[in-house]
Amino acid sequence: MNDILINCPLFKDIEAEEIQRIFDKIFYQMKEYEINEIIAYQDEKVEHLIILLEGIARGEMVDISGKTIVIEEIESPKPLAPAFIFGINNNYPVNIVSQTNTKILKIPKFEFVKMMQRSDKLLINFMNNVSGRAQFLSQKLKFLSFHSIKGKFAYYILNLAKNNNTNYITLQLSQNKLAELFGVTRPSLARAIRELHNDKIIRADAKNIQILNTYELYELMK
Amino acid sequence: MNDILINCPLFKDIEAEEIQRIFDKIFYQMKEYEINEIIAYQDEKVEHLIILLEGIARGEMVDISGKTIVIEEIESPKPLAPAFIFGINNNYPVNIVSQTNTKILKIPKFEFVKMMQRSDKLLINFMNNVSGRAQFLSQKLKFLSFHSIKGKFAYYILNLAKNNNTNYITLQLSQNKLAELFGVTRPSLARAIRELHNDKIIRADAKNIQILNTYELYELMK
DNA sequence: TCACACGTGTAACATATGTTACAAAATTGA
DNA sequence: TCAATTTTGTAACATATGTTACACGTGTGA
Repeated sequence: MNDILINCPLFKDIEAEEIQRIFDKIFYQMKEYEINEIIAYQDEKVEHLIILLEGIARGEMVDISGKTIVIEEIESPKPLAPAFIFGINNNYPVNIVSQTNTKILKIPKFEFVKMMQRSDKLLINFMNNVSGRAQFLSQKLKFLSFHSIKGKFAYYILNLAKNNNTNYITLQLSQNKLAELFGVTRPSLARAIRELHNDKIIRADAKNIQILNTYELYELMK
Repeated sequence: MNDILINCPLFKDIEAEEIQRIFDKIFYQMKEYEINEIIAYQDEKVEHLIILLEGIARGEMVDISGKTIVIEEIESPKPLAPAFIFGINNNYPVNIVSQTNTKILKIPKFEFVKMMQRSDKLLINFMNNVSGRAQFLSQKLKFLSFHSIKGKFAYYILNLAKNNNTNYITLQLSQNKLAELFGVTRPSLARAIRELHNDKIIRADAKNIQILNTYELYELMK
């Protein structure tokens, strides 16, 4: 088990013996699931930290008619819904279903608290995980609040320019990733960039962008 | 100071003597600010937990042109940007500026980790805070990320129906308010409702809505 | 070396939403 | 009760974005 946990983000930079110590006298369970079994139910209270040790699971929403919508895939080794263990509304946001044969580790919440108090690395790893999630969502929300693709792109490159203190930017993400971050399609993003280029607001050549008209970019963000 | 902290969400349900114990041999600073002083700088790395003890602060974004946009107000006693202490991108997301005379408590990150390891209540309170933030954002994002007006409206009335356990709903908000909530224009919302009515997915008469086809409403939410 | 995946550029067309405008119905206040 | 105001219904048109498809270059692994 420890060999697997070492690769889990919650136990990052924690050695095997240290993991051993953290788990000492902690009550936990191991469970195995066949394919397509439900590991956790949507809206059920989260009472445990569940770590997916082996296999792949998926989160899916269920509607009244019984139809399901797959939300995301979760690969091992990873904790399931870590941002929903604590907080006001600590219920599973989705059904979690095994997509292959899977093996999980189930630790009661209060035991997990104990574990975090034993290991500052575990504590910090968990914090990083949940905080990272909040930060990711926060950023994504900001992007969604700009109405137009050009507005989102303007915001994005203006931030890069500001951070690097230059008008010459090299995009680090692919158009695909960027489009995903913005919540738009890739061709639409490409078109927006092209139009900004044609309007001489930026000069765009593949991933290299030069900002020509900062004022117009700000206007687009409104 | 303890009298103030008792009302801070991070120290909820922790008694004064317990707070005393948690702070024992912890290094921290108190600082005071006049009105309109910057307490923390946007994009600066978060190295401390800062708790606003007295006064009111505001978060504001600054763009290159020097224009500022107020994002939120923060009242005492509350931690500043708790979701940005840990995580990948732990920089202040905004400038934090005193809006009145303020007094703050500044605890280095590593000391705060120590404190959480001393007190499971503090640990859980902090977790609840950050997780609650993630959950709130997640909820908000779900709402904003419905691509279509029909999707947002479907989500809205399905929630109402679920809460009241009926298929007959009376909208409490005017179309104007609702359109504003969705971030769309009023005629567009009216059109969406009309089309749902024409497609016999709902029966809409002014503010009175009857859900006819739950399945289709769920489809619209994709 | 070659097939293949991947990222990018672009085009034609479909669709959703915004914009503007006006009329009818409902509500409000005197 | 009646005028004024708000709310709702609707239409024509403009625009932004999505959808689908294909071409081109680049790197990569067999």
